[in-house]
Amino acid sequence: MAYWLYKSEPNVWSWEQQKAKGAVGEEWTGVRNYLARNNMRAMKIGDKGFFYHSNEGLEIVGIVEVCALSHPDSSAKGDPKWDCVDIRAVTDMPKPVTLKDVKANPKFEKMALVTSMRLSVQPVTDEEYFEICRLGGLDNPPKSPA
DNA sequence: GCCAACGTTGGC
DNA sequence: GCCAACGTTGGC
Repeated sequence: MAYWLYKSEPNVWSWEQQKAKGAVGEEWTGVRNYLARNNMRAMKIGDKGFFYHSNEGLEIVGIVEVCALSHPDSSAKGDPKWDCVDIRAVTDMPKPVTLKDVKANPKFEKMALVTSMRLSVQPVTDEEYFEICRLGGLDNPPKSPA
């Protein structure tokens, strides 16, 4: 099982826009960082992840899942270095979990959101995933495939 | 708008 | 292959 976290600036691509794409989902284009790309290459269909608003909001606002495996990033103009997955919205976070909440909780001190602040696609551990879902008011969090 | 963190680039 | 310069990200 693997869980992830995707950062997006809401004035560029917001959770509302992501939800509007429905089950079709959308390519997570524009990642130009090797670590983040490698994370996407490691993803499997159905892997769940958090959708985080950076710059404005600074909170985890929903849960998405991978609906297409890593493929060439269509925004990379044929540059084979850059790949991305497609993701679709699964559910809102009933109570968005803020960066402040995460930083204030010792359970999350090792979380990439705290330690690797600038990484735009991050791994999330099972423990972190379920704890954040709990704080966010999600009683039955969707799980990644085993 | 500022600035710290950090990844990338390029000269040597 | 090292490392300084530079650009970008993102919290504040």
